[in-house]
Amino acid sequence: MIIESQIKTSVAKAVKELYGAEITPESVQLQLTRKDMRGDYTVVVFPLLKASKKNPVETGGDLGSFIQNDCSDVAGFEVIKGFLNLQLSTSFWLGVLNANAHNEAIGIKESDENSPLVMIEYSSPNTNKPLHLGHIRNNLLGYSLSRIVSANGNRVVKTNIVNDRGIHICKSMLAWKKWGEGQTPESTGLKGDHLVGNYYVRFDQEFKKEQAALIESGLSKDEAEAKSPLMKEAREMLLSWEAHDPEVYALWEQMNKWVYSGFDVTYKKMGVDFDKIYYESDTYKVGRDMVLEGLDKKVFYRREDNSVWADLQNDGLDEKLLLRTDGTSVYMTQDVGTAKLRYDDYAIDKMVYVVGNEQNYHFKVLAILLDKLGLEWGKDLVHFSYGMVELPEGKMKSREGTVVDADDLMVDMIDTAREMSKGLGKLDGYSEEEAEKVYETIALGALKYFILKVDPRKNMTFDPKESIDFNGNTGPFIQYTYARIQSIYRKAEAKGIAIPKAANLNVEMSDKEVQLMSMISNFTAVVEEAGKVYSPAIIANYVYDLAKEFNQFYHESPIAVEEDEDKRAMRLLICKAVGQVIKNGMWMMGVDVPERM
RNA sequence: GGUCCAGUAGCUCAGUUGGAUAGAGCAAUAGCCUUCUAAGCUAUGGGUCGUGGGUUCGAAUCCCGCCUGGAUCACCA
Repeated sequence: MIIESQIKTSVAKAVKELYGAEITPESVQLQLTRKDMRGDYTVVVFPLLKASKKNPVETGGDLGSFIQNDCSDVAGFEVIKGFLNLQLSTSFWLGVLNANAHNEAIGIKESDENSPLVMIEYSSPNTNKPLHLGHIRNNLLGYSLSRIVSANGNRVVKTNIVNDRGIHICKSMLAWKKWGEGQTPESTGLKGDHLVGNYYVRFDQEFKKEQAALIESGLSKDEAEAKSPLMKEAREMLLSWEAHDPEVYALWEQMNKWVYSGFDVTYKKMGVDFDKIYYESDTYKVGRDMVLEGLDKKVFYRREDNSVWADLQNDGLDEKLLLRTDGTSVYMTQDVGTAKLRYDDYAIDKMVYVVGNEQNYHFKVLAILLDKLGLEWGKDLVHFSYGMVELPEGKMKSREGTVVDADDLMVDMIDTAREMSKGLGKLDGYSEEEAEKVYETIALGALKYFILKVDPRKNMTFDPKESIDFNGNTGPFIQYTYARIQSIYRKAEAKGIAIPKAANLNVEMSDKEVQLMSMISNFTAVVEEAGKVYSPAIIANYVYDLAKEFNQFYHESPIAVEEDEDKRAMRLLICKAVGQVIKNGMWMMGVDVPERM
């Protein structure tokens, strides 16, 4: 904001002229004035007392008078304790209003071919089971981040690494082969990912039975696991897969295909997408080659048993296995390979991994490995580490059936939205299809906002027994505010009133109106902050505050029905600006806004 | 045990680089629809900011100790 640097400069000038001390404008502590106080900007005077050698109130008074003379936009001031509250002139705020009201791209910076390229990896599912609430948080965060990063003027590539190979998928395959009786999504009517997930659960059940029997016969738990015929069969299947056994490979392709068609439906419903998808089955061998190359370059070393390791003790970490004794890849190997492919495919300036905080150590190691292997952005990779979603009873466990399924949850939300909406009866006149679209918008708005408003780094709890709210600090509240604004336009239009180009600079503004403009003018800074610290929650909380503020304004002021033409014009423009900021802010969370609800 | 993260109202969460009387929502209670959408607005109650020190004009925020919870340290992914 230009006005902020003007004030800071003016403060520095005042300190010099009044007290003869040198301070830099950047060191001036300037903040938005608290809502319950009069004023728009606040200068904290405590740090300036050393220069003034006066008490806080006197110093504030000196500075206030000086700034009021020095800055034409400052219309008045008030000193309370050690705080100098400056009031800007109404015409200043009206200028801000006129400059922003018709800006549809408010808060969004365009990118061009020279803008930094940021690649964002998110979702990254395993192909042995359907998506659950934990994945929802990942997907929503990843998608929202991509929008926020792009709104900050970067080029963005959304990417997904699908973990489509490994022992987990072999378990599902084996169980299907043994007990599936040829079931398909078509024959059962199940979504493919759910069908495959059922066999993953089935495997675990059978395995547990087997284990229990072995323990009964006197083996320890570890021995039982090692001796388990089922587990052995699964491991053999993995080896067959790596050897490209045609039968195993065909089954693998078949089951993955089912899973992908299931995922596609879930992703679509969730409203997320990708620009480039990588598959672990393509990348793990590249990773192996990279490691062997690193071995040649003495970056890594081989042990007597033939396994390959990285020694990271000089980096304050441990030694890390990269290739097993039998030469096969581990998880880390695969990530190195994926990074290499991405590096070849794109001129990446920054790589962001949206992955849960349980993998903090993994990414610390990955950054060092990539750096050692010479990938430029390696050591600067960003692990966007988010917290777990927990149930009131604790962690979700796929195999124990305590997960909240993504598809089920979205269906439940839509049902609730439909029920509530019908009860309120506000969509009369909409076709069945139009109304259904609104229910979905609201339901997903509720879900997405619920997830995104929480600081991503923190764990969050979700109680499936208590459905997600539609009142208060929620997505629908914000959507409702937007719909309300659209309704005002309809009302105005019906009265033959158009939204004006600009407001008259002489019109008076209420405190609430000024407050709204202050918030609007702060939007860009909020987007920048959210981009800097990678936090959709900052956008969410801001948009909520704005919507709340708007609703108060709405209640105390007539808008389309205001008689005074100048006031009406000014208020309609405020609506315009607020509506646009809500829309753009929600866009950054991947949330749509309805025209009516 | 080492490393990392978290602890704010009954519950779910905010709280900018240290700033004013720590804020919302939910839940509870009492009001507001002949006026632009009541998914809204207003009011009331609710706090030892885990705890003990320290730094200073000033600490929920920074530093140290402790308590509690979680994650991680695999030839799992």
